[in-house]
This record gives sequence, structure tokens and C-alpha cells, in this order.
Amino acid sequence: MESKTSANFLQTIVEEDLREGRVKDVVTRFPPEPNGYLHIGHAKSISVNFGLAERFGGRCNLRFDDTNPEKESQEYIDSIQEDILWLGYRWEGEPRFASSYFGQLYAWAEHLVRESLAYVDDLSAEEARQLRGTLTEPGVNSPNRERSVEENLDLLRRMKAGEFDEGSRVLRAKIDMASPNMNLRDPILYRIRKIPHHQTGTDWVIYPTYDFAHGQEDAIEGITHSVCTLEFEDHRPLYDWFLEHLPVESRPRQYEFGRLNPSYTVTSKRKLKQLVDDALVASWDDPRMPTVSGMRRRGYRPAAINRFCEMVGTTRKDGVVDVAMLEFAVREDLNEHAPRGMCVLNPLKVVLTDYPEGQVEELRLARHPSREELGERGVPFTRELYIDADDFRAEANKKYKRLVLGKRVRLRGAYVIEARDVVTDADGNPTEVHAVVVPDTVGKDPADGVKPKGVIQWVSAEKGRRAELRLYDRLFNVEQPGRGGQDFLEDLNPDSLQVVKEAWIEPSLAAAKPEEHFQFEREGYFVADRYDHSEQAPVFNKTIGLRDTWGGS
RNA sequence: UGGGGUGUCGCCAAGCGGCAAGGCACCGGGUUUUGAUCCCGGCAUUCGCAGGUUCGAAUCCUGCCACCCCAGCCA
Repeated sequence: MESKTSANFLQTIVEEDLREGRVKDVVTRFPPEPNGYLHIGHAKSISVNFGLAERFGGRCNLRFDDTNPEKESQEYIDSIQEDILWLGYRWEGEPRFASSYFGQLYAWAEHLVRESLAYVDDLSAEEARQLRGTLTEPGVNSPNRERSVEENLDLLRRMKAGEFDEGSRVLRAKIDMASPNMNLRDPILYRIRKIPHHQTGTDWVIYPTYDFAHGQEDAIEGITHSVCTLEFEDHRPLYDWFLEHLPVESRPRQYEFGRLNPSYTVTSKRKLKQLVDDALVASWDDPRMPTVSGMRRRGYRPAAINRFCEMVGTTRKDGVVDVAMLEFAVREDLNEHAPRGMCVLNPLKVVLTDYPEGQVEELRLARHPSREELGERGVPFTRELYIDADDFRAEANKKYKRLVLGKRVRLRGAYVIEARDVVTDADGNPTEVHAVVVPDTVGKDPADGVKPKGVIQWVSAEKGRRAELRLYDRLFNVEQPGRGGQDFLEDLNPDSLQVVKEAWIEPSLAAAKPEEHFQFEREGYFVADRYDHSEQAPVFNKTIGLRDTWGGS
């Protein structure tokens, strides 16, 4: 099960820090802003942060980086916790909130003012942008840059007291307007936002920016290794600047790794939100979404997602990972864990003309081909059955290993049958196949030595149950939706959802519990829908098809 | 055209001066009451390019090239 993987660069760093005594205990954190649902990229970050702590006997905090009440909400806070727990991770103690450090952060802001390292600026956003310079030209100092400590302190306190309008003033660090690193051109520490915060209500009208908050939050919590993604690399000098100039009690270090971008999907929150808002998908947890809750509803198990995250590795390289790798992890996991069952998607009736009417044989079939401990289930066999329409042809070449007129096929776990006749509709499509049972072939080959070439699934027409099946395919048609500056919606796959209203399932399947996983033999892996499935009205979502190496037809 | 990163098989990824791991995908073959699983085998004389150092380089040096990130009072 455990495949051998060499240590990644983060593990190497931690190992060295431990060995050299730079840190005693590893403390990491997963710091989402509660402004959306977690997706596969977050799962990777969770795997990295919790995984690092786990591997070295340390701890990992969950911290909501709620420094901007504008786009945040309790709904997201709840879903994020649910998703992390579902993935199988446990954070240290209670969830933390950046907002609970607002008092300390503010005190540190005053400290910087007193040290003449921060000032209140009256420039409008537009004016500030003008003075910031460009990537190739240095910026220009704000006319307010040299205010006295007293005046700055007074202004800052009045900002906090709510005396000024939104946008009229900000607190900035006094660093270097000519720095080649844009983040060091007097970055903003506080801005005025007169809207209620989901945690602190109306206590505050000024909010710290990410830059002024993150490193200090890490320091407060005693984080040793603050791991984030590559786009924050340029922020590291600023992260360090604050820790150097503030009386913090610990010294966290920031490290960055490359984001996880699977092909054929999108992971930007903006795009995911648009898919939901424009009703292109049903919800954040639509089974086609790359969200954690979407993958859950689709039928991916946490083990598969975690395995995938490990499989792709952790490096400083940005790239696109083939979804086939995720799909492999999902199949590998489900192949081992999902009990088998039979389901007919596109029913074609078969009448066994020599089988007694009303007779029912309760066959015993293993739930899993290699895991005996999973036991057996009873499958009723009757005179009238359904097989898949694709599994019958009046005539076919020798490569076709299913039922052909005049030929034999094995009904999975049951008898070998031989097709004798076919009834067709006006268009010549088969509507009913008449066949006979080859005697004494349950668990045995035919006595006459004429072995069938193939095996197909079937469901008793009398005892089987109807079920709704939701078949999902990739949400996008191209590897990198929107690549080349085009609208990513242009790349949507119009056939990503297909609903089969009346599939037939073997009776025991109706009793499945929501979120129970199965392999419908020869069709793929399915999961009983988390919300819509019931014994009375079974609903299954197709997680993923079986690997199919059959070339022709 | 400033700064910061990254370039090893179609994709991911080991490798850190001694002569290219592994996984996914793909292609063969075997087993099989799932055209699944499983099992065997194949798949980079070459490491973005060009020079240089060295007995010896993907690994060191120099110079190019390509791609990604940064000019939110977002994170």
C-alpha cells in the first residue's frame, strides 16, 4: 500500500531544523480565508501542512484568516471545518481566527508608529497607485510620509474610533518606495471598512491586511513552518520585516510550494463561484466541481484524495497535473473498498423461455472478488431479466464477447444462456430477446464443452429495482480551461451530466446507505447520493468508469 | 524593459560530480465468471540551449532562451 517516496524539500527542511535544534516541535497551520468552499488545491495544502506536522510528531492549527469581512461568511467557516474533518485531519485545539488577534495586531501597529516605521496616509487609492511607480520605475514618497509620531498616533486612533470614511485613510509601513519588490513600497497595514464582521461584529472599523496579519498570527501561535503557495514568495521579505521590527516572541519562517492544478478543471475561487452563481452547476458541492464537497458527493473517498496529493509530490514547480492521476487514485481506492453489484443502465428484456414462470432462485454472490470478509449478497434469478442493450447483437464478429443470436454468454454469477430469437420494433431495434438456459452452469462450465466467450451483468425483471443514475463527465473539454486569455466558460463540456431515470439495480442495492460506494460491475464505480438517495427511490452518482482498454466494437 | 521563481520521458517526480529511481499515461503479453483487478515486459545514450571546468557533469562555472508570479485600501 505504502509506495516508497523520497522526502520532499519541505520535509528535508523540517528534518534539518529538528536535527540542528532550530525548532523543538513542528507547528504548522492551514489558514484559509472563509470566502469560499475548499477545493482540490486546498486539499493539497491540507495534506502538506497537516502531513508535515503528522510526520514529525508536531501539531497543525486551523486558522481562519478572516481579515476582510467583505467576502467572508459563517457558511464558509462551517463547510471548511466539515471538509477538513471529512478528509480525516484533526487540527490542534479549537479553530483559531485572525480576528481574535485584532487587539494585539492593533497594538503592534501603534508600536510601529511610535518607532516611526508606519504612518497614516490620506492619499486616495488612485493617488497611491500613481505614486507607487511601476514594475520598472521606482515609486514616489507620499507627501504624508513624514508626519510626526504624535500626529500619526492621533490619526490612527481616530481611524480606529471611526472618525474617518472608508477609503479616506490607511496606515502604511515606512519601508522603501523605490524597492524593486513592489510589496516593500510602503505596504498598507490597515484600511477602513465600516461593515460588520462575522466574528467581531461592529467592534472594528479598521482591518489589518494579509501582509500585516499573517506573519504575526504565525508568531502568536508559535508556528515554526509557515507553508504557503508560490505567489506569496515576494511577500516573504515583508513577512520577515514585520517580525524583525515587532516585539514578537517567536520567529516563524515562510516556505512556498507550487500550487496543484489538475487538468480539465479550474480551481480559482472566482471561477468556481461563477459556475455556481451562473447555475452552470447545481451548487458548490455539485459532483462535477473540484471542491472537496463536490468530490465527496461524486463518490471520491478521502483516502483517494490524500493518496493523490502524495502521489503528485511537493515541489517549487508550477505545472498542470494530468487528472488521469487523480482518477487512477480514485479507482485504485474504490477497487479495494467498493462492494460489487449489478446494474443495467439501458435495459433490454431477456425471456428465458425454458425457465419456469414464477420460479425464483436466490443466488449467492460474493460482495468482492478478493475480499471474502465482505461476505455475500443474495441475487434473485428469474425467467425474465434485463441485460444492457449494448450487450446483445443479432450478429457480430468474433471480437464481440457478449450475447449474440444463436450464441452463448455467461450471466455473471448465474447461468450460461443461449439466445434463440429476437423481437424487434418497427425500426428493427431489439425489444426482447428469447433465450434458453444451459443446464447446470451455475459455477460450472457447460457440460458440452461449448464455453461462452463473455460475461455480462443482469437484473431480474421481476425482483429488480429501478434507480436514478446520474452520470458525470469532465466539466471542461480542454486541459486548461480559459488558457490563452479566452473565456473559460467557452470550454465547458455541455454533456458533463447525463441522467438515467430508469436503470435497473439488483434488489439489495436499494438498501444502500447514502454515501455507500459500489462497483456496478462492468459499468463503473457509483455512490448512493448523499442527499437524494433513499431505499424507496434509489439514486446513484457515477464516480468514475472502469478502465476500458477495449479498442473496437 | 525592475525584482522574484522554475526548467529531467506526453504528465508528475527522484537525483545534489561517478556515468538517468518511481508513479500516471501509453504499447505488448499472461491470468480472469467484471473487455475490471492482478501479473510480466516495453517506454529519456539523455537532463531548456550554447560554451567552459573536470579523468568524469543533469549535478560546478559563464552566457543565452522559455515559462510563471508581483504595480488590490484581496488573500
